[in-house]
Amino acid sequence: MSNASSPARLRVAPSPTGDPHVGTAYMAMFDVAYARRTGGRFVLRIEDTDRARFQADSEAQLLDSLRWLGLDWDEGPEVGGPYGPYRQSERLDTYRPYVEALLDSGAAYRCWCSGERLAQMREEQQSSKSSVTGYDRLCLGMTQQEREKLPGFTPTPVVRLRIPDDVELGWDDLIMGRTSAPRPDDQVILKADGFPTYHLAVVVDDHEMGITHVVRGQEWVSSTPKHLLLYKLLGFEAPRFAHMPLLLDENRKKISKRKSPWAKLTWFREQGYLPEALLNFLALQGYPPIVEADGTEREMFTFDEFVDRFEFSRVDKAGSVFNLKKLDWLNGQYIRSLSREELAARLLPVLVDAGVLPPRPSLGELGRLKAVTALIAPRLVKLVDAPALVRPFFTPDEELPIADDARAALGDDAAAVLDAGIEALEGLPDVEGDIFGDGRGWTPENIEAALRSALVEKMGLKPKVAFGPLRTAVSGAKVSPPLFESMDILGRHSTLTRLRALRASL
RNA sequence: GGCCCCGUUGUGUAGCGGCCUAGCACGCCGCCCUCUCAAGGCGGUAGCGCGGGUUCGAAUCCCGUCGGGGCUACCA
Repeated sequence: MSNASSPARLRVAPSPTGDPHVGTAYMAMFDVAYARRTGGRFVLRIEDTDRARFQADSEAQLLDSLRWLGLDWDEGPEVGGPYGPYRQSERLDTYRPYVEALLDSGAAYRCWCSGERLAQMREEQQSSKSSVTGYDRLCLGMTQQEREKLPGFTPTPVVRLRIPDDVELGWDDLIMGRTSAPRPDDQVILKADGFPTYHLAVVVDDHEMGITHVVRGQEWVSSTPKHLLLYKLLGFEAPRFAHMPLLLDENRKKISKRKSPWAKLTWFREQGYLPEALLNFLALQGYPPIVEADGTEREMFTFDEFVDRFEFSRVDKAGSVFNLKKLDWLNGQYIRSLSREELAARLLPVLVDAGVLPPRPSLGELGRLKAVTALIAPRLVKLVDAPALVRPFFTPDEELPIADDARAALGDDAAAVLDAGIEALEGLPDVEGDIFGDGRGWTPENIEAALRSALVEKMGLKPKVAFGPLRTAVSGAKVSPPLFESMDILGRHSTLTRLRALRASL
């Protein structure tokens, strides 16, 4: 049991530069899993050192999304903790002494090269197919007076880390095993605006916050030697690293918010995916399903079950493509596993949003919603599928629109069918639930029996032909929840009114 | 270009030298059920990138090759 170690501290450290990324939730899941397995803590830290791309509402969206998923943090914004503040912009003073120390020891140096000069240098290195890339150390060992005589000078310097010749390039990764990365160039650690770069801030903060395990995407593999070097130079103990496989789009490229809508965490909620379905789906990316005692595999499981058997060593090193069809399937499974009441409760905000129900529905409306929910549950893939199916049940009879395609599909015998249907249903008393026990009340069974007798048996129609016009009259559409149950929910009066209305319009 | 990582059906995965005539799930196709659409049930389709080794025996180990990806910022 490699997991029976001391309490671990893990963090997820997103930057608030737009819509929260689904990868953040993916990382957070594994953070939480390991933290729980070891009885440790999960920390959320906001890495807002990039003031150029900073977006004010981004952080709120992120916090909201993580909470929606149930990935609550033990320490971080809004909840606090002993190592705060948890936003890097509020920790600027923390980094300065370390930069000074690095400068004093000669491990770092000031660089006055302008952005133009660096861009030009990069371009030349690239076009010449040179094997050497990165900063050319022009400023190394120079004073400002010496440097300003040379071209490409800017008066506001950055601080660069001097990479020693014997820099360590390898480490033992919890997921990738023994791994090595390219030799870094002299990385900027303090920007001209006084903000630290990610590389410096992440190392200082992870150390100060006591982070023991760093879980991040594989795109960070090549940066790891820089971080390892900083840990060494600063005299910190380095954490363990776990580089997660990348989430890929259909072209096998790292997903980007620009190209794939599902790269945005908020998209899933908007689309009507259940948080438990998303979590389950994400847990299947790069990670095997649960194996039962009898050896069969199970792909549906709770987050707790995921946590219970979690091990870094089982994470796949290869990136995985998003299979949205599978997410749809999972979502449907979760929707159907909910009780009628629970599903109705989840549907409510979506229906209010769509204008199907008022913000404060009456008891009667809620009762009807529960009844309708039972009918539509097997027909939902996502919560947003509900409004179209539910709307006819909350539309006044006289306002029910008949869809063009539904009207067009009515056959020549529609009038006769409707007449016979109306007559048959008029014979059923409006007795809820057959309370007199005479078997003739307004129940789905009795409605079906009456209709079948009149239309299928007496008129000799095929069921599909017989019930089509009635379905259109009642729902306004070609496709609807089961007809007899729908009529039952609508009630005798409403049903007959709708039947007569369509008949009259023919 | 350089460095690093990866490679089992369309997708997600199981498999750690014989139990593999490669399993499971989604998808897709067909059938059943059926008042429409779903849901559900049953069945089918499709894969170890390639080439060399090692071994009695390789999807599993080694080498090469090809293919894919990541990084190569005063972004994270």
